[in-house]
Amino acid sequence: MFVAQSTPKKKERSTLSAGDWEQQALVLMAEKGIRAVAIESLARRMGVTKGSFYWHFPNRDALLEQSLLRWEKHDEANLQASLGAIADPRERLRSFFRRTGREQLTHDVYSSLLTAADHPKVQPLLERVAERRMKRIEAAFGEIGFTPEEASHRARLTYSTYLGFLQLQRQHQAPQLSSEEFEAYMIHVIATLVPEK
Amino acid sequence: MFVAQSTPKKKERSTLSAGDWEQQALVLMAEKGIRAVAIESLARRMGVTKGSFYWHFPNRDALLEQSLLRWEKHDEANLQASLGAIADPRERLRSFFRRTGREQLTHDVYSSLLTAADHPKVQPLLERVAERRMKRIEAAFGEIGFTPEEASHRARLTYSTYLGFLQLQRQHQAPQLSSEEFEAYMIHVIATLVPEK
DNA sequence: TCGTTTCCATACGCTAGAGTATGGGAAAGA
DNA sequence: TCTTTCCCATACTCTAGCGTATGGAAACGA
Repeated sequence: MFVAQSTPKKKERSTLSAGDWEQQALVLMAEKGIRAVAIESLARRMGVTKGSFYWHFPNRDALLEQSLLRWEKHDEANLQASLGAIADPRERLRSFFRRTGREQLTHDVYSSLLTAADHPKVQPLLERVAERRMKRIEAAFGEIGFTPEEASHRARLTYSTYLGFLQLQRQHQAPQLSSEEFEAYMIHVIATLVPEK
Repeated sequence: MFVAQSTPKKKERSTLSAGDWEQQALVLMAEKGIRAVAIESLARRMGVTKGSFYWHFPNRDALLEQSLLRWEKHDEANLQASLGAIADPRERLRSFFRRTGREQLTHDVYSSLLTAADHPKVQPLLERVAERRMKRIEAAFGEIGFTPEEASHRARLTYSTYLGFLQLQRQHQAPQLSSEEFEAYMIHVIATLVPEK
C-alpha cells in the first residue's frame, strides 16, 4: 500500500526520500486532518527538522499535491482490484459497501479530505474520486436493469449513503465497524438500495 | 430568523450588540467555514475594530459558543415548526427531504459545521442535532409500521442520505436546488426510502 | 453640570507556522 | 586526497491571529 517502506535497507534509514514525507503526511492527514499537516510537526514526527523538508520539496503545497496524487493512484488501483473482477452487478454493489470496513487508512484519509472540500488541491481530487466511484455504481445499476436516469439517481443515492456514513463516523454516531450492529445495518442498506431479482 | 436585525432604529445602528456579532459570525461561518470566523476580519466586515468585540465577548470561544447555541435553537424550532404539524408519517418524511431546499442559511451553517466535526464546541452540537433529527425520522418509520430495529436502520440510512447530499453539494456535485434534476432526484429518493402503503 | 457608564479605536505583545539563508558533515567520485 | 553532491541543522524573517492595555468620545444619570 501507499505507506509501504520505500527502501529501508535494514531498519534505520539514514536518509529520507520525498516518498517518505508523502507517506507520513498521509498518515498525519488521516489522523488529524489536512490542516494538521504542518511541516515542523511532521519533521518532528520523522526525527528531523524542516531543513530536510525544504530540500525535498519547494513548499507545503507541493507536498500536499504529491501526497494526494499518491493517495488517488492507490485508491484507483484499489477500486479496480476489489470491484473489477466481480461479474454479478448485485454482488459488486454489496462488495462496494463492505469495502468500508477494510482499507482503513484509505478511508480515513478520504474522510479527512471531505472536511477540506474547499481546499484548492482537494476539491478537484474529491470531484474525480466521487465521479469515478459513482460511475461504477451507476454502471452496476444499469446492468441490473435500471433505466439510465434511474441508475444515475440510485447511484447518487447510494454514494450519498456512503458519504453520510463517513460523516456519522466522524461524529462517533456510526456503529463500530465489524460489529454486529454494523453488519445488521449493512444488510438493511443493501436490501433497501439493491433490489433482488 | 436568526439573522434578523436586532433593534436598528433607522438604518445605521450607532452601536452593536452581542447578538449582532453572533449573527455575522454565523453568516461568515456559512460562507467560509468556522475557521474563517476570525475576530479582526469579522470586525472589518462590521465596520468596527476588535476593540468592540472584546467589549462584548471575553474571547473567540465565547463567540462561537453563543453563535452555535443561537443556531441550534433556531434549528430546533424550525424542525418542530416544519414537521411537528404533519400527522401522516409518510408526508412528514417527504417534508423532511424537501426542507433541504429551503432555509438556505441554516443548511449552509450546518454544512460548514460538518467540516469541523473535530472542533470541541462543534462536536457535541452535531451529535445533538443528528440525534434529534434521526429520532424524529425513526419515529416516523415506526409509525409507518417498521419494527424498532428496522426503523432505526432506515432512519440512519435516511439521514446519511441527507448528510451525503450536503457533502456532494459542497463538492459542487449535487443537482442545483429547485432545478428539475433536483426534483427528479428527490422523487427517486423518497420512492426508494419511503415505502408506499 | 459633572461624573459614570457604554462602546469603540489604537497600539502593543505573543504564538504558530511558512519560508529563507547559510553552514556543515558524510559519502561518493575523480 | 580533494572536491563535489547530497541531506540536514540552525537561525532568522514574515505574516496571521488571539488577546491585552489604555485612552477617548458620546450618552446617560443625578
